[in-house]
Amino acid sequence: MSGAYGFGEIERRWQETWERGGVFRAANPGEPGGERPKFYVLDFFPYPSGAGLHVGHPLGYIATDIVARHKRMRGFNVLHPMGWDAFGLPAEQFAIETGVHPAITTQKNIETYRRQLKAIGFSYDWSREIATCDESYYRWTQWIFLHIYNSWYDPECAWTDRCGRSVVGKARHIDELPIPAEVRSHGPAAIEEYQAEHRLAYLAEVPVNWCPALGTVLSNEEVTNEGRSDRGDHPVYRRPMKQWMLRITEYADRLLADLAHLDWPEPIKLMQRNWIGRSEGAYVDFELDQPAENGPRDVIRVFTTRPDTLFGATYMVLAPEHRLVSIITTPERRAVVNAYVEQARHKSDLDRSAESKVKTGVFTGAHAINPVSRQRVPIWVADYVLMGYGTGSIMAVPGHDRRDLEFAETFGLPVIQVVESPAGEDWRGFEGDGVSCHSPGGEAQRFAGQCDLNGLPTPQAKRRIIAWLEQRELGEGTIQYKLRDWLFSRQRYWGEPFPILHTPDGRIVALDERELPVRLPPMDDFKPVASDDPMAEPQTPLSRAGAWLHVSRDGKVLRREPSTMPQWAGSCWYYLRFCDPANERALVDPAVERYWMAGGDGPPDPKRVGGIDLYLGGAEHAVLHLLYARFWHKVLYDLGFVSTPEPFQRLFNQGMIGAAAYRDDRGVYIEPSRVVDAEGRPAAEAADPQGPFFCDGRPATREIGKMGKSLKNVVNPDEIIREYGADTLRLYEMSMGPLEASKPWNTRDIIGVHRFLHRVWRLAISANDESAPSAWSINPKVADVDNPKLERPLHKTIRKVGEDIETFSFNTAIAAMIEFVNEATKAESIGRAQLRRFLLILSPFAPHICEELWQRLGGADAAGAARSSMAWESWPAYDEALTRDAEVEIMVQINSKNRQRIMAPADASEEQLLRLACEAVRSDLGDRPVRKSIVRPGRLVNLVV
RNA sequence: GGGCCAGUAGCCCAACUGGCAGAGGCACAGGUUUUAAAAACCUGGCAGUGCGGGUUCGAGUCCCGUCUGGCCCA
Repeated sequence: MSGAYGFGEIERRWQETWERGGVFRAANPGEPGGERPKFYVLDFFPYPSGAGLHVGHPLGYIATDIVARHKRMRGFNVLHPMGWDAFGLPAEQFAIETGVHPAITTQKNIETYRRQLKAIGFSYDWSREIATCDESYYRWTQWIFLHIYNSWYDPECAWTDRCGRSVVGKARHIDELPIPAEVRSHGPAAIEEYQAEHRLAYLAEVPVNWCPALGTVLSNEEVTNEGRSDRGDHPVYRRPMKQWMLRITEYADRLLADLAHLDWPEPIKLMQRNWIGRSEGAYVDFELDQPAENGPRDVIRVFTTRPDTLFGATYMVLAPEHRLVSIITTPERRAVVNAYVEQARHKSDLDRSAESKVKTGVFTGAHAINPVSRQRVPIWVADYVLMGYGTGSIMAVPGHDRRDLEFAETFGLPVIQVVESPAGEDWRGFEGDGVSCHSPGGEAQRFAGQCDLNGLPTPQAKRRIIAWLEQRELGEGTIQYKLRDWLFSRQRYWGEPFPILHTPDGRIVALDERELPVRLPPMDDFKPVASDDPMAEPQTPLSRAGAWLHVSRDGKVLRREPSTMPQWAGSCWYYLRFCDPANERALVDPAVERYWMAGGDGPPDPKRVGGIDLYLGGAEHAVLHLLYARFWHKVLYDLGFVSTPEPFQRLFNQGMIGAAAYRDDRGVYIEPSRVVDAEGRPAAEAADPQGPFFCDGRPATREIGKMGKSLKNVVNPDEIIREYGADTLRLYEMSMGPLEASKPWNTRDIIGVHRFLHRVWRLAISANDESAPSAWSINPKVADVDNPKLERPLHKTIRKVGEDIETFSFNTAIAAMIEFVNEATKAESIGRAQLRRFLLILSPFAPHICEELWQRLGGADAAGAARSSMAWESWPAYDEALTRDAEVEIMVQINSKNRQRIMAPADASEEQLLRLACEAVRSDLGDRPVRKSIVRPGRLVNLVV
């Protein structure tokens, strides 16, 4: 111990104390402390990359740590865990490039992350640490997959859930699937096939981005606009491949409906709604004009959200992958169509649907009949129609769809109006609701019994046409979702193996849960096999793990599923494992799950559907992770394994920390340390942030961007901690601005909060003799009796900080504490008890310095004694009366112009204030009569003359 | 192109249901201390809220338009 604020030594010592004493261990029900009300606060767990943490990563962790520490002091049993999203593509790519096994690099990266996080002083319960790549964890990921596989979705099942809500639709065990007699009569194989068609996990042929050179499928994000792989620039092909799929679409409606009950940022809810993309519309069948060659008369079924515009459908478009393309194309068009289809295969969905792109397409030579006008319409193939949405075919209404219009104009197809647009607006391309017209149009297209929409507003027109179509069996009303089933397999090594076996005759055998885990076999050669043949069957790394791959059972040799699960799998349920991380008998003990997620066995609160009280992370996972996790959670809920319908009650997105990045005159990013301003000062201290800047004498430009290797603008927290300490880092990140806002990192500004901590230190401690740094004493200003002058400011600060933590306004809480310390520094004395109360409210933000001063000022009050930490002390109370001043300043205005300030009692009545105000401005007022007066107690009096 | 969010001092940011534009920090200037510098401490100045309209006794805050930046969807 010394008299100076030696943050390095203090922080190390307290981090050891917390760890040794298990200070932040959360109590499960039945353990001491488990009788407290629970509070579950969770961070998006990180993917431990090789680069380590930069200062942008801990922003959210600092915020949740403040909330966790605050809630603990408010008497809650806080679950605040941390773990690692450790399976996944980057680790594997890195491993392939370096030749080091992903298990080793992942382990190393985790150690780096853990060390860096511990150095920031988070109050995580490290005894609950998990990594998704651990066998003891992924065993349960596989277990959940088995339960998904062994379930089907009963869309008609009506039931009352644990929140007392009526729900229609439920996942049920596959054994409860009713087998139609017709199927039963065909024997066990037919029954098995029927079940397979209903399982929530199933194998299906779907189009994927297949990169033969890399030997894997790629996600859309990994494919460039030119249709090549982001890594290596190899060609990528759209091809159908047999993949594991999860039937998330069955949950579309429930995933949509329950968003309403979640405390999430509206933009995130909106993004999920858009992703699910529910649209009401209709299927319409267009009959082919002439029978296809040696085939039956075929119909093309299209989906449309605007059946009311059916009369305006002047042509049809099939997606290039549509099965009818090869059947209906006339011989003379075949060569052109085949060439077009081949070319379209290389494009990504994103590329194909981009509106800015010039529309391309070819005529098939075939025609269909518009069912409502009986007009002959040409059938085209174009890649702006996607196979995965709707039916892969559309009726094109160029009059009222901009993309169709653009296409029609490019190829000279007819455009007719069937909806009246508002006055002054061009009807061509008008997509809004209006009134139907020309439906039907001229005499030539009229016939008996025809549907007439003319004069009907769009909603009614939709209803009438759907009824007409349904009556004649030409179509039906339907609800369509943009959401598609989840492609769940990857041709990769570093992921969870499936608990699935294949028999030689192509049957699927799921393992029994007692056979879990299916261990990922250690392999030296885990690279995907490169191939030049785009249509070659993929060779996944696991398909070469000979000893692992083949399993003998009942005298037969079965083959394990050779693909692995995607990275999302492990993160779909990790929050459940944190409740009970070491359980070997269940993924989570039911009583423990009920406590941490539902708050115990009491009556459910219908307003609360989610389990986790606060879930905090970046907005980049707004859709995928949060949607997948909600889906798994709902399956587990239906099957009775969890007790809340939703996993995350409150979600908060922290903003991004950017940093200045510099480019030289060639546009290449350069190290910020090499950049100087016009006067030769380092860029970080530049007088004018607009520049100009120079690097080695040549001009450089500055921009603010997301921290990362590519912009060369990474700031390492280790360096900040070494120079200023963890408490300063925490305080700086929280003082930068609102948590949800994006803001730039400015190392230069850190000194401000660092000085504040020095002032706090000196408020409590005096260094007696500079030559003997270990000699110290309590600052003589610290008195046994409270300073009455500081009492009001202190109560105000306690109130403000408590409220600001609740509303996540950490920046203003810190400003209030700085204000108090500045005032206390100027005061002639401060009571020891006052200082200790202040340390209590500062401690969630800057825990190390507070622990140290707390101890030097006398140590534990009560609860903290047992834990040898102030983290368990109670949050100080404030007196409402003391947070208000007895006298307030009132502004007196004449005609809304400031004239005079007066002091008035805080509880003065409007009449009193008016009288005081009139007296104060009598000379300004003269003899002008007051026409109107506005009195706002505590604020102002405005006299209108 | 559509949707959402944000523009306040040289910079990062405050401003409760409309009510004195300023809480806090950085930078800057002056001072104290110091052999000097730095650090520390004290004091201080600095904008009328991107732009144009409107509502109101009163607009940073509400409404309309517009510009710029960010995110999402196309």
